[in-house]
Amino acid sequence: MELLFYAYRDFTAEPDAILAKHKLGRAHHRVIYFVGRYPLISVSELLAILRITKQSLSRVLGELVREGFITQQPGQRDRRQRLLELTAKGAELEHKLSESQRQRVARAYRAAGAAAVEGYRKVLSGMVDDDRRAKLPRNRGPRA
Amino acid sequence: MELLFYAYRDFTAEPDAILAKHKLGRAHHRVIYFVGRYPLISVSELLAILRITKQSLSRVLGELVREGFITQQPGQRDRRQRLLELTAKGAELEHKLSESQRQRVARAYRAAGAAAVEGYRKVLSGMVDDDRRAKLPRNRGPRA
DNA sequence: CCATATATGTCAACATGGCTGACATAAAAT
DNA sequence: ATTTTATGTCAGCCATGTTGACATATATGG
Repeated sequence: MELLFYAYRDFTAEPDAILAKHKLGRAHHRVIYFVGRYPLISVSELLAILRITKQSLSRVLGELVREGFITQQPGQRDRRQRLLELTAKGAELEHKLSESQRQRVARAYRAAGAAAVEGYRKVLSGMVDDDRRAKLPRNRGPRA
Repeated sequence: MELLFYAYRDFTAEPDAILAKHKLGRAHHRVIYFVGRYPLISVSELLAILRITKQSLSRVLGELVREGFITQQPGQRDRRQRLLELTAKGAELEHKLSESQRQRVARAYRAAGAAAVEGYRKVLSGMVDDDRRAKLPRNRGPRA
């Protein structure tokens, strides 16, 4: 439990510093991250992932759209949807933000070894609620 | 990264619900947790762990002291210090809060196996900043 | 002993990012 | 044609972070 707190705390610290330069917060990071991870994601799916209210999301998402980090487009099958995608500018920021985290993860992975990483993933998955765990993308192998 | 977000999100969800009944928030939980973990911890050490300002801590800590969850006592060697300890009431709340988390961790541990847990700890430790990692307590073995 | 540094507390103002509740619109589904 | 769904928006509230300034008691070093 303690470990998880420290890891999360330190994991978010560097991106927070970068975000501050753009006058953005951690909430923006989460949106940028998941839109980058799941291009053309719908607003409701994003809400389900973040587990916040649409009013909370709206503020943050609105800013990102206005500042040109994210674009919205109507869904093809369902035109009520406003599917979200990163712009080039958004992708660039996403990359910068992820960079420090990737390095941190990579360092931890190298120090711990492949077997440890396997276990790490297993345990973390086990802590996620069942409904979300079912939707987890399969491990795509070492990315560091 | 995604996994870590979900795990942390779901890890904090249940305690949050319990805390709400006591009109407390996640910030209170963190204080209660670390005071329980390190009895007679000093305010400055707690600040170093949480990485928040003393003004932020003061509000939360003050409430916990006023509500009788935590007591303060002057340090013996250094009487400027106000060493923190859980009261019986505080310990009881701490236990309740940790209960759901312990179960979640235990479930994940069982599902993943001992070897996976070992790896999990290794990787998480590797993500923690060096200065704090040096102070991590040694793994005390299965507690679930 | 005195000067300075440290541990802690406190007041005030402000920002971020959650929340609830109410209401609106367009498109899909029945 | 009606109802449901996906989304947006306004308004106000709360929790928890921030900075800056200042106060007090005790420890520490010349």
